[in-house]
Amino acid sequence: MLTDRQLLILHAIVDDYIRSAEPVGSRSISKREDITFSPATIRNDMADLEELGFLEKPHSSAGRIPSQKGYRYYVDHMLMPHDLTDDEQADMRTIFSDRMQEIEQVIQQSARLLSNMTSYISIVLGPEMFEARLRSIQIIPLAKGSAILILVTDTGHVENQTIQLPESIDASDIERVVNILNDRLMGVPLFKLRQKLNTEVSKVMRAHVTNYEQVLQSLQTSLTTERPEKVFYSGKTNLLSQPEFRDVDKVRMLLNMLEEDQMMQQILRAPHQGIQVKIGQENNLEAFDSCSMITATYSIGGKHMGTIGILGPTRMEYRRVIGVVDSVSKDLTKLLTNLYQER
Amino acid sequence: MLTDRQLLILHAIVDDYIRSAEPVGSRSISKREDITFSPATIRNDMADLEELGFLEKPHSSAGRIPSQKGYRYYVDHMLMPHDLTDDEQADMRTIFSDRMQEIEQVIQQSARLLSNMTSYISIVLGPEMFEARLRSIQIIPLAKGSAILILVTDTGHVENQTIQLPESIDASDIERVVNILNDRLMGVPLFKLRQKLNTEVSKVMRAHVTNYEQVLQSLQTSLTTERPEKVFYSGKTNLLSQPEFRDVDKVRMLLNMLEEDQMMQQILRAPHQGIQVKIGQENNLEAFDSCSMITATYSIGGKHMGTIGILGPTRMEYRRVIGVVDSVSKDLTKLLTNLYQER
DNA sequence: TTTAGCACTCGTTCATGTTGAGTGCTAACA
DNA sequence: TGTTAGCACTCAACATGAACGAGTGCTAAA
Repeated sequence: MLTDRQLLILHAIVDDYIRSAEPVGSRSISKREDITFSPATIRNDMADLEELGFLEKPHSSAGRIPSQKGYRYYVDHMLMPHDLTDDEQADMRTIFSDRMQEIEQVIQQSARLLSNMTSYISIVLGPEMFEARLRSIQIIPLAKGSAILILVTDTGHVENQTIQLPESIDASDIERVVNILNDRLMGVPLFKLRQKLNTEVSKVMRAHVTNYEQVLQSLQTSLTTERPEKVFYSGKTNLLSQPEFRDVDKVRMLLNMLEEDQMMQQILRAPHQGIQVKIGQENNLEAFDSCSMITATYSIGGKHMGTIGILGPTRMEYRRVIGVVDSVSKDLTKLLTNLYQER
Repeated sequence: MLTDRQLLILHAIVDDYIRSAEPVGSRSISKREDITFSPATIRNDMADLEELGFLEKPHSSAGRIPSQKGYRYYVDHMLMPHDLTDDEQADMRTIFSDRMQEIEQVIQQSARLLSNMTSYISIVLGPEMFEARLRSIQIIPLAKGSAILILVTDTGHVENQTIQLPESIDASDIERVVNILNDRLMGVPLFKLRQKLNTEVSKVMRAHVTNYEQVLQSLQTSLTTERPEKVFYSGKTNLLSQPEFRDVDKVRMLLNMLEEDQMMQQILRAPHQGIQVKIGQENNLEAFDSCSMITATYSIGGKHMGTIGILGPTRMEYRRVIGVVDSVSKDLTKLLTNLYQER
């Protein structure tokens, strides 16, 4: 196992490197207030730490930098996540107290808050729609032959799309359709909509609505189109301020990866309790090799909704970021639960 | 005025520079098939063109590059915008034929299409809500004390936000409120909603709804919150492939500017007919000094809706881009008119 | 009016030398 | 036996300067 001195040195190196982004030498460590050993002693321990895989050398005459394993150890065993400052808490309250918002806005605001507080990229995976239940369905005629279909879920999510209707249909027909749909589909999980439509609704419609086939057809296409969850980002430009991303090609690779919505969803979807920290290659994505991701989940009344987090360089201020992600996810959960949970 | 030969040379230089991003020398010009003069002759004309302000030299022993005035002349007098290839037209039809979409999706798709076709950044200013008229208003109760307010405009735009309601209110009250609102506010331009609410609606509500003050209050805050138009971008990462943006700081400055929504709206709002080309400093924005912007407007049934365009380096393929922006804006107008105009 | 010739300019590239931060090893010390 | 001082060695970063070559402007000839 590591000696106390080795721990102290490892801690110091990670801290210093996170601050400066420069390889850390034995001399500069020895000058720290909390270190009382000579550079030579430190060098010996550094050599040991390197052998154990906690440190690496960019080249033979440079200082050391933490390896992935080093960061991991730092995060798992040395980290005292630190609370938000008063200013930060005030910021957060301001944003979360402005209540009149679309749910998507709330989520985007949270993302913006995260990126502002951390100066890294924030990532938010939108609420999972899969299990959400239908709360209300509306059809608003627009032009002849077209209308807007609006779905509202019990989680407060509103979705709309234009649909085609037979030109012959009239207002009272539409009203009847809407009534039938609300009557039969209220409370049905979105993923079961299609099935219910075919079984229950279809029969009733035949009895009450002229031209019901075309309407049904339209509804079917609309209701079964995939509702991909969205991934929101904020602060992408923050990346450009990080010294490890002076290289335009690296930036491009990373930003391109972020635009692969499917890939990102897959990575983010994995639900987990509390704070998850993925360092470097733990993400299993070449483009993220020199990045870490810190995520938490948010929920409504205990029901898992989505993921919120930070993407930054592996050389990240874990201490602060973990605190921030934790607070924001908890506050977001509280806010959403307040707004949308049935009591 | 410019001689024919000078025109030819200017044209050749701009073309070459747009292709290569390298200063163009007299020798390489003389090798072109359409040029029959010797390098020396060309040098003389280049010197003249420089004196007249159409060209500039990065330094004394480099070739020439077009100045802003040079690009302007090129765009105004030498450009034959060119039609889309069959492939491009096919792409466009595919995207625009998929009809079941939210209006915002249509617009975002258009943006994506533009950036894909041009490899520059596309910019779309969302539909102007100011004059849109209310088509329908719905209130969907969610939890005790909160509900979702949904507005639909005649342009097919759907907006939703959560509102607070007095806990005592019941379903039939809400139904009455919704009926009153639809009855009195249908067809009212959004910017007049507040006023109408105070005059007409308030009286009627008093007569029919218990607790109407609180409801009215909630509606007022909701209906009068500003509805800022959104600016959509697509292809921001394309920027990073352009040689003039190898410099991370330049990229950062530009991307930061794009996030200034207000500023961008102001720039984009200015309505205009046909295609507008703004070159370099004509944008009056330092961050855009080395960029050009090509914009067109889109409309629904002749009613101005928003702006769509491309942002790229001044060294831009004007010929192609102008054609693309023109086609996309026209097709978008056609599609939206089809979907949303009352006939 | 056009072009060939030539001296000149200036950024780019490459080889070379210098500097200094940092290491590893050895030997002395507590 | 653990700690430290001393010293030779390594290597990226930086500076210097020579060679190169793309391109120019000017002059004089065609």
